[in-house]
Order: sequence, then structure tokens, then C-alpha cells
Amino acid sequence: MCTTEDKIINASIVLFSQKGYTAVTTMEIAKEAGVSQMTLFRHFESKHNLFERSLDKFVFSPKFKALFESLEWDLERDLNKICASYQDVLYKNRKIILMHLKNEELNPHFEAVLYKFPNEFKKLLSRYFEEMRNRGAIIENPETLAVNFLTTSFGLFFTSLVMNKLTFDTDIQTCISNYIKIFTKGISLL
Amino acid sequence: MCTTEDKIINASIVLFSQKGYTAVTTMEIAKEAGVSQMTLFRHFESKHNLFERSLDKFVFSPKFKALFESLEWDLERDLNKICASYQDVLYKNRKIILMHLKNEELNPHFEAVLYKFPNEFKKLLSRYFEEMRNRGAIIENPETLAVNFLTTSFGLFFTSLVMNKLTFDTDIQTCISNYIKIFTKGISLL
DNA sequence: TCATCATGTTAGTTCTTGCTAACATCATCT
DNA sequence: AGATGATGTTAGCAAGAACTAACATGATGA
Repeated sequence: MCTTEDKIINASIVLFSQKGYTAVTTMEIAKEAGVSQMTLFRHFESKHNLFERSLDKFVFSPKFKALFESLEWDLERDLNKICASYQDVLYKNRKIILMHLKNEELNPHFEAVLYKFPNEFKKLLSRYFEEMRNRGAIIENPETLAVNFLTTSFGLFFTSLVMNKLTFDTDIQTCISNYIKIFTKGISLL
Repeated sequence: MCTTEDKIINASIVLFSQKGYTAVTTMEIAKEAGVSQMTLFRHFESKHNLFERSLDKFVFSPKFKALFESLEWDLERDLNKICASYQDVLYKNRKIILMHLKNEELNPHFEAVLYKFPNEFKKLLSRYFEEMRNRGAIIENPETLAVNFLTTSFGLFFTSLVMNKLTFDTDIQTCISNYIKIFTKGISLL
């Protein structure tokens, strides 16, 4: 948190993701950012412009390359790494994701950006499973496995993010490692 | 679609779930319902009242009893049934769920209603897994398994609901049955 | 010291929207 | 036919929110 613009953008992300675009006023954002409303309008000409610039600014990309290189062709260990990396991106982008969910109709062009990651992860994972199949470690269809794995990861993430009132006492980390254990066993040849 | 009130409530659910409470105007709802704005206010005194009555009206409960009685202690078959039932409730309540997601701050009391189902499902599933463990079919912790299973089911549901722009060509039904196959194998004693 | 620049303050304009009042229309029931 | 009740129409009020203009303040740097 540094420049005035950053303060405003941070505040807007927090509020937009909490309440949605229309429900938030520029006055609220200014107050949250600790500046005057006038300053907000001087930096971003309009509320909508602020919204768009907030979206543009805060998108974190996964470190695909590092992830790729760290794989060791041990199913459970690799899946743990991949999942951790995916959870990491999702978590870092959680506010943006919520913001997007609550304001879908306002930024159709933004979907492409947001959905780039799952799609890239899917490609990566498919290739990984395919190679594992070639090595004789598994038999199932690589693409199906990839979609399954990513969807589950997303389910775990989203559940822990939004449904915090559920009386699920198991925490997400435990859930994830359990899931991977089961998944690994479920797809391995014995 | 029958009485005037129903028409209005239906329209409000559609719009609230699409755009969120604040972004929808009473005029829009009236138009969508095919009535005049005045009629809307005559039936529901305020926009917020309409919102609350919409929430109250459209909550579908799962048929727990029928589900319970249909179980046959065959892991894969039972899980398919349980998952199908869960997906069914989720799907029937999809608009309400979206509506809730986009308007969290407006109806805190409603969370309890929405989260009743996952919690009941979890109890049911935990008991089921416990019994299966007693029968020697599995060894893992029943509660953990239940949470895993439900979270995944929710992930599959939500992905297919919201992320329809993902280039995941595998459809949800295939995903679900694949997942259950893997899950069953993953937790079974061999 | 003085000019510059970012910010705050205040007042105000305009548009939207929730909501009401008053009257008109029209179908139904007695 | 006439009363009743549900709905439509039109006009309008009150509040809020986006956004602007004009001026004040206060820090920074030449």
C-alpha cells in the first residue's frame, strides 16, 4: 500500500468483492481508502473506470515454469505440488474472483483472463496424466482425470472461501491431502 | 406460473440471481413479470420485502427419507445415488444459491437455511461411511471422507454452473461418474 | 520565498430509483 | 345494472449517488 491510486484500487477491490459493483458507492471507497471522494474522481474519471482498472491490476499468474520443472513423476507428490500451486493462484486471486462473480454482467471481456489459468492447468495436467499413462502408471483418460482433479480442487477452494458457515470441521489442507491420497490410490494400477 | 405474486417472485429470483439485489430495479422486475410497477408495490410493500419473500418461497429440500431407504451398501452404487440426490437439490436451488452468493450481506439469516442441506448430507454420509467401516469395507475416517465427497460434488456442480466458459469438454455427468469410480476404488480395501 | 502540485472541502447539478397518490379501466359476482 | 376488486397509468416526491466547479490548504522543491 503506497501511492494514492493503489490505496483507492485496494479499497475498491475489497468493497466490490464484498458487495458487488452497484451496491458500493464512490464515497464508501474513498472513505475506505482514506482519501476524499474528489481525489478518487481526479485519479479515475468514473466509477466504472476505477472498476476496470482494478480488474486489470490485480491478476496473479501461476508460476507454471517452476511448477513444471519440479515434477518428479511420483503421482501423489506431483499432484500435491500441482494442487498447491493451483490453490495458491486461486487464493491470491480470491478477491478478484469474488468481484467477478458478483459483477459478471459488467465485464464480459474479463472472463477470458480469469479462465486462462484453469485452462492452462488443464492442459498441463492432461499432458502429465498422458505421460503417466505412457509410463504405465495409470489407465484412465488423461483429460477426464485432469478435469476431475481441477474441479475438485476448485470445489475445495470455493467451499473454504464462501461457505465458511458450514459445520465442516475438517480444514481445507487436511481435505486436500486426503483427497489426493484417495485420488492417487483410485487411479493407480496395483 | 400462475398468480400475480408468483409471476413477480419468479421474475425477481431470475433477476436477483443474475445481477444482484442493488443492480436490479423494481421497474425491471415488474417488466420481466409482465405487470406494472404499481402492482409490484401493492403486493410486496418494498423491494427488500420482495427479496425476502422470494428467498423464503423457493427452497427445495432433498428427499432424505427416500434416499436413505434406497441405499444398498454397495459403495459405488450408493455414492452415485447420494451424489445424484445432492446434485438434484443443488440444481433445483441454483438460482437461490446464486442469488445468495451475490447478496450475502443482505440476508445473513438466510445462510442457515441454505447450509442446512450440506450439513445434513454430511451427517448422513458420515453415518454411512461409519457403517461401511464397521462392515470392513473401508478404513478411512468417515467424517473426512464425507466432507471430501460433498465438497467435490459441490465443486462439480458449481463449476458447471458458473464457469461455463471453461474449455472443459467433459460434461458434468461423465465427471461425476468418473469421480465416483475413482473415489470408490481409492477408499476400498483390496 | 515563491511557485507548483496533490489533496481536502463545500456546494451544487443531474439522474436514477424506491415509493405514493389519484384516477382510469375492466372483469367478475350478485 | 351496479358494486367490488385487481390492475394499469400518469405524475410526482424524496433520497441518494455520480460527478463537477471553485476555492482552500499544505507540503515540496527551486
